[in-house]
Amino acid sequence: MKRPTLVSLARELGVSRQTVSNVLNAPHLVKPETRERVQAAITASGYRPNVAAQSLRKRRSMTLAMRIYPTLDGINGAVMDRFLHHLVDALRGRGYHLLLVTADSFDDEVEVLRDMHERGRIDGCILTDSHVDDDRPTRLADDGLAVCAFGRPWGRTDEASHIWVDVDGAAGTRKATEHLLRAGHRRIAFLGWTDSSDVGNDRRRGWEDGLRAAGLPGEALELRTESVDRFQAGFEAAERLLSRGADAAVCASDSLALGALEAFRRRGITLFPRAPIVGFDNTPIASASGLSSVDQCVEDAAEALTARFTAHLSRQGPSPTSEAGARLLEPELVVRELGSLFTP
Amino acid sequence: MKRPTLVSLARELGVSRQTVSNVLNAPHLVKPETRERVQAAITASGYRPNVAAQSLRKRRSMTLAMRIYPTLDGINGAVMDRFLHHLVDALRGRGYHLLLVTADSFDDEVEVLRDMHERGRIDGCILTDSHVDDDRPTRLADDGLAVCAFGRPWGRTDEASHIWVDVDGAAGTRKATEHLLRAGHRRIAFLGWTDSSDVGNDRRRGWEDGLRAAGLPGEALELRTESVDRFQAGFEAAERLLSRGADAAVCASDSLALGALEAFRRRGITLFPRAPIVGFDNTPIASASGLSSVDQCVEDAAEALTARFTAHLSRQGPSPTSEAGARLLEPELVVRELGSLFTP
DNA sequence: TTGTACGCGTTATCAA
DNA sequence: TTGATAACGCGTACAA
Repeated sequence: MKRPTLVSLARELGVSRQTVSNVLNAPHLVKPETRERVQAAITASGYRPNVAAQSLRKRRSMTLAMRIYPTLDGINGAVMDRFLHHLVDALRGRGYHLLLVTADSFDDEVEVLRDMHERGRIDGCILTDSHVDDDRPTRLADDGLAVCAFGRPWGRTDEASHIWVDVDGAAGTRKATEHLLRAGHRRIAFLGWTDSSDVGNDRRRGWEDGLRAAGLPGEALELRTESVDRFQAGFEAAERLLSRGADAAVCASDSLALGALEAFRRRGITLFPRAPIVGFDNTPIASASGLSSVDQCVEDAAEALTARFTAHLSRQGPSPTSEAGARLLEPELVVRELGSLFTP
Repeated sequence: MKRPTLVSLARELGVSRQTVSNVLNAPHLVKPETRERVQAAITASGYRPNVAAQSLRKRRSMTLAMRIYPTLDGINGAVMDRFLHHLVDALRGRGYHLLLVTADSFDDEVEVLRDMHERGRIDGCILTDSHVDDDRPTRLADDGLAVCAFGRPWGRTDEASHIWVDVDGAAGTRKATEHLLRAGHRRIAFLGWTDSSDVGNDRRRGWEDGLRAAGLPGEALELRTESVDRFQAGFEAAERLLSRGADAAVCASDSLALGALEAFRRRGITLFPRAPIVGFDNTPIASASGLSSVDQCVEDAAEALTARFTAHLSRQGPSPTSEAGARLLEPELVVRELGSLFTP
């Protein structure tokens, strides 16, 4: 019992292979009678079309590639993990598969993707880690590779040339700020990153907007720090802010937030039932600690990106960038109560 | 300037396409003179063989698949992240590619992998999360799919039918135990998991062996707890153990270890410069906190598994399981000093 | 509605 | 050493 092919099946059934092919790809062309007979034989034999042959003929591999980065801090890793999982899920539902790629620079990434594309192994790619003057999309598009990105094209005022989906970080920190304002806080600090990254600036802006909208004086915007993205740094930053009168904190990450939590606790500030601190990314560590955090809803992002990209891929030829429309997803604030470790 | 193919190149050069093919796949068959001429044209034109055509003809896709699990705790995720990255790296060096797959059960996983194999999309797969009575390897092998696993075949006394690589958890906890013994501790507790998993038992065994080898009385083996794998649980478990006289702890995970750290600190135990606590997996959180931990060396595991598996794949037909030999890698103990947060 | 014929790009087998 | 010929499995215009 070898695996059947289109021809072997057709032979056994006494029909042409074209008929079998039609039953699969254009059932309406086949007489119901023969169609059912062929269909039965197909399912009974467990026949599956060979993808290499399909790919060779249709000139598409139904495969996309995405680069994974070495886990630096374990935080970003957790978010990417979730994104990856749901991305693969969403793609599978539409007949696409995801190939993993590693690279040690953006140039290398372009090179690897281009190579795979020119060999016909992939139809498109998903970029992450968008940055100012990111030339990957144009370079790859020049090669004819379909491109999409998880992350907006920073620093571009014109409409982007590729499909992208991103999470509105500013909206997230603004929600966090408003949450703390509602809880009665007025001295809400912001713990940000040293490197003035676009993502970092975006998150800070949401905090600023929230304070301004609440009619707080301009000096409230001074209550902020910049540091590296580490627990220890968050602790130290929070100590400084506390001595400057802060009574709550919005943070650019969960690492910083956990450090701040420790500083608040040592200061003897009431943390029960809810700490006046909000993190970002809703890491497993946050949920384990009972820390409130902004959730990026990467599931929705993966789904949205997949929907747009596969739609674009299927109507291959014409209107390549017609619906290169963007989409900014609103993150959610997850409010938690601290575990018994922090009860007074 | 369209992308060249084997025929178009051959036409331009005035040779047969077979000659061009030979230059790439069997250079020794071609006269040096023509070989160089063809080679030059190949590189100049940027020609790349089409993988669909290659796959169709050679009946191999040079692609492997691996399932990713939804990140439950963020801990396991961090380890898998590292493994995945190095796996892709190692595979690429040998001409293989990795396809990602999701599934919601082991049966589903088998089904998905089988389907991709019968369509000719993959040549093999990498399994993780091995468990007792794991029938995935045999079921997949029955289908003709090449199988390897990161994780030993638990509960099988006979030689496994597939290639695998694993990390010797017991050796890791034993190293941790010996480290604490050298530091002068004699009441070394073990914080384990409730579910009597093979991995968990393995790690506990290393601690037991360490204590026995040190000649400690049998009652020393009583100083252990079982709980769920969470910070809070580790804290509570450690509190109980402390009241039973423990002065150090080996833990089955970093989550538990961090909880234990907090309990030790509240008890006023000296944690400077090094806490008498060792975690497992060497998570980013551990390195951020200055917690000593057992590192699984997943880089080595990925490399070793890839080496064995690709070797097996390349000599396809004969001796399918001839070198299904196993390999148990020894983890390393990473000793750290706590950050200034814990200085007295 | 069904069958015939060709092409997709490559590798393998021979014969020259 | 080289080149013609035949697969590999499938999709699709075209003819019947």
